[in-house]
Amino acid sequence: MSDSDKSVVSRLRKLIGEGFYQPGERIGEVAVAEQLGVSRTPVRLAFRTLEQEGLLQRAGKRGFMVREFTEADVLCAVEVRGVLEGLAARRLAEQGLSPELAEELTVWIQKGRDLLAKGYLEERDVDVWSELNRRFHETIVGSAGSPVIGDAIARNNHLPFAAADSIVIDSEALDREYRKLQLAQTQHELVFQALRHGEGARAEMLMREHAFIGLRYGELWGLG
Amino acid sequence: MSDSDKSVVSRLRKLIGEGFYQPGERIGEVAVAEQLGVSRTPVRLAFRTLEQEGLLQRAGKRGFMVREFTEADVLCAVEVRGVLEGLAARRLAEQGLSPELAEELTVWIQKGRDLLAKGYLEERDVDVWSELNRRFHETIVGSAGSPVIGDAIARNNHLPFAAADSIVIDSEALDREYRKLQLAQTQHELVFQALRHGEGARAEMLMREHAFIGLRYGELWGLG
DNA sequence: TATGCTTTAGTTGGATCCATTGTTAATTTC
DNA sequence: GAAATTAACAATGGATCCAACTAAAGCATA
Repeated sequence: MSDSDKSVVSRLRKLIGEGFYQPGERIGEVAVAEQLGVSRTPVRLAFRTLEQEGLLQRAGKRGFMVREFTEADVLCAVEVRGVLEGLAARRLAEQGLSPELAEELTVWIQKGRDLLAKGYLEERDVDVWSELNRRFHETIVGSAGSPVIGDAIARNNHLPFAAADSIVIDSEALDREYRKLQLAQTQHELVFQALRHGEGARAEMLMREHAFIGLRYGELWGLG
Repeated sequence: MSDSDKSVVSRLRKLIGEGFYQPGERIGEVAVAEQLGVSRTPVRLAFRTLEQEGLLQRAGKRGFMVREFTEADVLCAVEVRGVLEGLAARRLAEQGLSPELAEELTVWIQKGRDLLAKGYLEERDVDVWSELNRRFHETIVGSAGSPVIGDAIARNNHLPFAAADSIVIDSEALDREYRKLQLAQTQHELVFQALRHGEGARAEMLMREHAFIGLRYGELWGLG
């Protein structure tokens, strides 16, 4: 994929995510091409990619429309990520954790501890958490014995709000977000514990529950 | 998607599935275009679709290669389908079966009973089973409250041997396949039972186990 | 003889052109 | 006045052209 090609896909993804093209709205090749300052060809290619990702939908016989997502869709996407990451965790527990992998996971666990040790959250901590969280999940999924699970998760993550690192949003209520991250950190540690002891079923269930953290946990502290 | 466009994607899918293009082999746009008798444009579009489906893979900086699947990949894809269909079944059990849906599922259950009632399997029965099996699974997945799960399954099914209806292959050992289908039918009935009684966890586990039927069950009767 | 540089050929990406199709609007007829 | 048919326009799909880049092959030099 050329830079430009990738750029068209990601720029279009961004525009759709930001609501520049309204859900349900018909999206034309020429309009997008002019908007992005390229010819129709890379846009046509990008449409096929975005269709497979689920962001675009065929509009009748001709052309595409922006797919609209209901609240149920978002919930479902989170659950899908949960069962898939749960599957990865169970497989990893069953096949046994190698010393190298345990070491790798320990790094991200420790980074989480360090981040939360000072007892509160700063603005710039958000990116640090996002990074270590992503690496923790990637490490587990990437070690499940086959790229198939990771691929399925990656495709699912293209749906808005489904990705694992879309946890922290409200940077104006950092004290509340701190409690959320504290819980996430605890869940990470519990998952790691289960993995080390080969407890497949427990690792799976913990991971599934962990997926919900960006969704309903706010209600616990009156954020919902 | 125009007829021709769809045709290029599916014809290419077929050629790859049949091994016309070897796994790991570099696949060129011009070669495919000449092979299929079209210009490069629809081929380029099809490559993007097939990349997202997981059948093609970027080959370094330039072009695509046919993705190769290990035995572990196939096993993993089956497990992925299992957890996703399990998720759909659990959600369906939790939200409760509507009378219409129960009626619909009963139809496919009954067709399965009828098919197996005579005690043996004929060549033409294979298609009948394939159809009713597909409809049974589609009905459950399609009623899970959001198309997201179905989409994830559909994408996963593009991987060879991962689809639910790739059960019956050996049409020369119909007596052995009969026992397999008998078990599949029993599993369908148990899933239906769990769904009717709102037993979410049971429905999920049964569905997950059911996914393995095309994979390891042959070993039970010395087919492995 | 091996390594590095240069040149050339082949392949991919982007833009444009043409044909086909779907949609919309206008005109005609009932 | 409304509905249907036709014509015109807009948008998509396919093909081709051109440019850029990668990779491979050949040649020269150390």
